[in-house]
Amino acid sequence: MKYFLFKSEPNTWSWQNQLDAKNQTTEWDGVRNFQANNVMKAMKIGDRGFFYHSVNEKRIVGVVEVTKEWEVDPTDHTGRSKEGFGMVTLKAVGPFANPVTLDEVKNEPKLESMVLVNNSRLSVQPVTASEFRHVCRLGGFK
DNA sequence: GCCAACGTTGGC
DNA sequence: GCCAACGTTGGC
Repeated sequence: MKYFLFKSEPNTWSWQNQLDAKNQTTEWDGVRNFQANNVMKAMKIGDRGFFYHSVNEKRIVGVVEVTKEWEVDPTDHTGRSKEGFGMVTLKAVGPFANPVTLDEVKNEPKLESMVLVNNSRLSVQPVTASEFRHVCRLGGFK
């Protein structure tokens, strides 16, 4: 199983929106970045990821699971990508008891190589298994 | 709210 | 195919 991190601006699409969605499931569309698109292509059903609130909050608030693998995003009309940018489908798994802030991640030596620290602009990121376990422990997620 | 950094685009 | 310019994002 592989692990990821999904960034979202809470005033555009928040963790609460995810919980309120039908079956707590949504299509992660709107990605218009080649790197992020490639990260999503690597996802398999059952893979898990963090849900990260960017901008004001800058903290990891919960865990989601991939329930449908990469497919062409019907909302993409940019024509920039030959096959089209894509999306995956995500379902909420559960919230962090203690959301983990960006500062906590930066201050934790074990997490210093996280993409969140080194390539913070990427909106969909890979996370290693050890990073995933460690952040879950910090967040009080079982 | 400004500015630096990055990804992307378009001109040559 | 390089590189300058642009738009967007994130840090402070």
